[in-house]
Amino acid sequence: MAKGKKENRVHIEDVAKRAGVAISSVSRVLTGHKAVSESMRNKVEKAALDLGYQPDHLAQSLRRGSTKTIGFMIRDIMNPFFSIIAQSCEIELRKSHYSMILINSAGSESTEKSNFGVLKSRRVDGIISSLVSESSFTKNSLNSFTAPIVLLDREISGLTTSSVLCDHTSGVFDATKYLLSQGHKRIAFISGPENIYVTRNRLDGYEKAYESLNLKPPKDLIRLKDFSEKFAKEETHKLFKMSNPPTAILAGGIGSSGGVLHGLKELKIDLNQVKFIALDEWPFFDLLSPGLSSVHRDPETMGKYAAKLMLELINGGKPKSILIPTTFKNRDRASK
Amino acid sequence: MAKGKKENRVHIEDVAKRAGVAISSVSRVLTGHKAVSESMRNKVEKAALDLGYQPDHLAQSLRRGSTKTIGFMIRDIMNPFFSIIAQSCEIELRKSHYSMILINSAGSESTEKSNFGVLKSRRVDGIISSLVSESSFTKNSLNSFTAPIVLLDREISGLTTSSVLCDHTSGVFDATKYLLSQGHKRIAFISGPENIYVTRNRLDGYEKAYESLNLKPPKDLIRLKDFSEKFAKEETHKLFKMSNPPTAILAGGIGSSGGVLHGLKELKIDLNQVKFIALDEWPFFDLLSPGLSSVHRDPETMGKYAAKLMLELINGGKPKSILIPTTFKNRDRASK
DNA sequence: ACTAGTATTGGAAACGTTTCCAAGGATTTC
DNA sequence: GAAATCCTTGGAAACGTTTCCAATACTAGT
Repeated sequence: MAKGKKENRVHIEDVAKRAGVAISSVSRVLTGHKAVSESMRNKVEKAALDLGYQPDHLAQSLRRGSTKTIGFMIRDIMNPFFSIIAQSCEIELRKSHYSMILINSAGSESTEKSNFGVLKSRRVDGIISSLVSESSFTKNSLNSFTAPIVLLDREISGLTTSSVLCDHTSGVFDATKYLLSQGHKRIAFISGPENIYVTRNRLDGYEKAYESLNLKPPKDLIRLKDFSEKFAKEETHKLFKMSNPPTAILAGGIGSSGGVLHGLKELKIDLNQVKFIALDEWPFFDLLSPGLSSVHRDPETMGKYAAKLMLELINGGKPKSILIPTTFKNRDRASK
Repeated sequence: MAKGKKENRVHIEDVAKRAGVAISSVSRVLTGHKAVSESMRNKVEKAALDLGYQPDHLAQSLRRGSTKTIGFMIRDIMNPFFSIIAQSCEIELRKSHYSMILINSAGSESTEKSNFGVLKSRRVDGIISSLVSESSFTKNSLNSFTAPIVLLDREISGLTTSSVLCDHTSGVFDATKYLLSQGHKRIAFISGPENIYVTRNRLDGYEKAYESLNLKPPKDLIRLKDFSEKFAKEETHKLFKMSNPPTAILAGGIGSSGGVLHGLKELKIDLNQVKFIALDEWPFFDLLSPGLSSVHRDPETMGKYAAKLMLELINGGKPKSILIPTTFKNRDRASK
């Protein structure tokens, strides 16, 4: 109507008429119902093909009670970590004829809550989300939701959802241990909020590495708040105003890493002077000089598994968590 | 059912019963129909609030013939250029209560075509897309589509869609001119397929810069095929096998830029020896040394406008194109 | 006070499918 | 050869809304 084109949608009734059969028979053929004769199948399939019939997904959803749609709610799709997950997840879901509604929570718990409302009203068959927090507020939003939920690097106690978790501990442990072996004792640790799985898990690796050498982790160098570049940059500045500044830094997330790198640049501190290891991989890290080491979690695999866990839940499977390894990519030696 | 939770969806009928009125009256109140009395409005609103009623979007869509959903189809959401567009677009659309279905075309025309089918069957109210190509094949897919379409940096002749276009010409012109002014004559140009607006438009700026100085652009240094990192890397290798290799390179798109940078690294060519300017901005370009200059197009603004153009079309507006400026970010001097 | 007109309301059709149910025809079994 | 069974088919209800239409209640005009 807005456009001049004529609305030439073909309905199941048109197919039925052309094939000279009842509507219900067309539906049976097209949905692959068993009880249809060969001749009926042929007639209907031909008619449907001739007319280029495509069932109306809306009506199907309403009738079937399933939309074949998954809500994908994350903090920030601009973050390549999330966009890679989104991509592989979408590809995997599409194989099973599911579509994905993308919705940003922008790191706000209230936006997240209202998004839950939107997705509920749209009757998505499930939600895949990296929640803003694991607070009770969020827990309530989740509880009011009847469809299955798969969490990305989050874990809500007392709630039976599936989760795709990364084994940050081992990767961060290796990275920290490496730094300690290089003689660094004062290693700063900058990451997001303490009340989410990913941060706790990373911190765990960091502390365990110290403890494995009977050392105490330097509490004054641990800075946890959010994943913003701003926070990480400010903390970097603060760290180097200390009388006893760090000689190495670990920072989690792309935002944090950027903050540290920009902070160091502003302070005119070279990456040869202060050792920096990012707790997430970024496509061009290898191009920096010296090449940046990082702890790599595998977002592509995460997305794929998120989709798989979701489909399992939808098909009546039990919630479960899977753990994906992280690897410490040491680019010190790789500089051949 | 899969989950133990009871399905406690509240329907319009429940609200009607609680308020002691007819279903149609509830609907009128909730959709803001004018012909309702004050007392009716109060009764219904109270009942709806008490029960926490949220209309079923599916049934609404079916009846209204509008899903309030926009299909967002792009080649590669992992590309930050697209993910930034997606983000700002989604935020803008949500303000008007539209949701966005994300769907990857993976740079394949046939996938794109099948995606059109998916979106059509899902009855999206419109599609925002950066098409794989502007070929007649694609044109046919588009023509079979009745809902409005907004193109991102694409322009299909003879088809009246809205477009958000970037003025690459001026940015690339400035960049090329700058290189020429620095004494570079042999400037290579690597970009995606020739049959899309963005490439033609960039090439235009490149050639115009040469011509403005009465020089002929070096045709042997122009390499157009796709935006993959692979292609750009291979071409970089080939370029430096030439007897008369380039002294500077322009490459369009994130993939291409990565390909060139990695290619140069493999060739052990320093960014001080060969001048490289990227035709897209990437978050950490400023951290490389020397800092990378780039032509910046503004994806955030693009996404916002894409959403606006879409809403205009949906509301019966005429298709139109808007042109967004690009800027040459020279990081040579900025290295204070 | 009676009629014409208007504001408000309830009932039912419609959106486009799937699926239940019953009926009819074909096949089998005794 | 008739009864019982199975397979196939068509008709209609259902999914949860919006909106058309007709009916009622109310207002105002003479």
